[in-house]
Amino acid sequence: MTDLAQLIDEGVVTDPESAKGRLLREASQLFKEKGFTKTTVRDIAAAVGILSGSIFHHFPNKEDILRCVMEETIRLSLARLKSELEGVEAIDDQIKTLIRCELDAIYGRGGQDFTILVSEWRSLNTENQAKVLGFREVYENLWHQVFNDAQKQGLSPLGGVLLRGFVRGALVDTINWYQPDGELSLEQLAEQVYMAFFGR
Amino acid sequence: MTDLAQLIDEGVVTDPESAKGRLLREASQLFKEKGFTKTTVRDIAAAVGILSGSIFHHFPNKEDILRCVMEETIRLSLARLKSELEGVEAIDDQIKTLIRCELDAIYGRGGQDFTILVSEWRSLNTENQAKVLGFREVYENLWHQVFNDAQKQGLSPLGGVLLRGFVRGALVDTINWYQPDGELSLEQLAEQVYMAFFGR
DNA sequence: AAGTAAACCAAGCGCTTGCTTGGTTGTCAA
DNA sequence: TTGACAACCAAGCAAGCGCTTGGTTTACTT
Repeated sequence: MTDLAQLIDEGVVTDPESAKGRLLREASQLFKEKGFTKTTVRDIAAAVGILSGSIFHHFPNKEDILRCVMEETIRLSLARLKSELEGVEAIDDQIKTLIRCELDAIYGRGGQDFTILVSEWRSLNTENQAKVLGFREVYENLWHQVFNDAQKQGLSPLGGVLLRGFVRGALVDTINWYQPDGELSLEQLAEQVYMAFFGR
Repeated sequence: MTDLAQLIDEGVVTDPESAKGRLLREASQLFKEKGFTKTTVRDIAAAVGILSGSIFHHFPNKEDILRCVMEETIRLSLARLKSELEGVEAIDDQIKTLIRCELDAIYGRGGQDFTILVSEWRSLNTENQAKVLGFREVYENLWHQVFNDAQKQGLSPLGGVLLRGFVRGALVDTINWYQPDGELSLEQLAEQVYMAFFGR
């Protein structure tokens, strides 16, 4: 397991006890619940316990909060994924790890909110999209490599990029119908996703 | 093929040449491009060529426009799907038809905009969500039936509901990365989706 | 005790938003 | 010709938005 304190020291994530860190955490939560445009700076400020104007002491504008949330999500997800993937040799185990980690990220098990990356992508202007995309590509390339290996070993007829596209969609969209407190646990959901794409 | 004029007569869709129909078409387009909250009533009015206030002669409020767009999308998609499915007996052909039709709906080949149903779902209040959900369930049940058959015939280890959830996600999310004008045609994309879930 | 800088408040500006209101135009039936 | 009705305009209101400004509090250093 990766230590949170270590990640803070490495600059991967902002200290959640600092003012900026608290703002990012609450903003992330609100963006997930209500969406970016429907979340006001007054909402975010109220969640932290300050007045709306005080936000702009920490961020130049509202959109930059979203950009930071996204970048931290990617950095954290990537760090978690790498550490979980360490020592895993078998291709099917690698795939299952990828799926499990992303579901964890989607359902906020480690302070991330992967969903926002997809659902609020268009809320960023092109400049900020380019910035975030830089971080994201590293994360996506990890998937592509594993899935390309999977194809070579006959686990799937599809290439890595295309297969990753379908799996990402399947995973991200679960927030629109999957009930985390229902009969099916997250671990079982992960297993079913694996079965859907690689099962037989 | 289903005739558009016939669908209008049956009340499936609003006449696109009527004032209300034009409004729905333009609104749908804008919702897809910019999202519901970022689209203003002034945007919609300008696209049709009237003033913003005049919209409220046709609709009680902005949200009701979205509700109508969604309901028409479902009714039209369902009508198209049923007619395309007619006479198709083999289970794999049925699946391929489902996938192809939904991709057509997503990429607006028949005046639909299936994406909006998912991406703007939270823009509706609970009352309107319930209204739309009634229409949607008929459409979804069609998928569930076919996929349950697929499971029985050993085409997939998953049940209909779960499998439909993953396929819907994979299809809908393609708008975030697939380029309709690129190397891969829509038909080829449909084929790849089938291969990803049922291939071997 | 004095100084410094970060964190925050109090107030509000300028703008956009969805929507309202009262009146005008075009169309068509009687 | 008249009446009726749908479709639209012209103008603007009330509320909410992101963000700015100038001043105050708090924590910490020297």
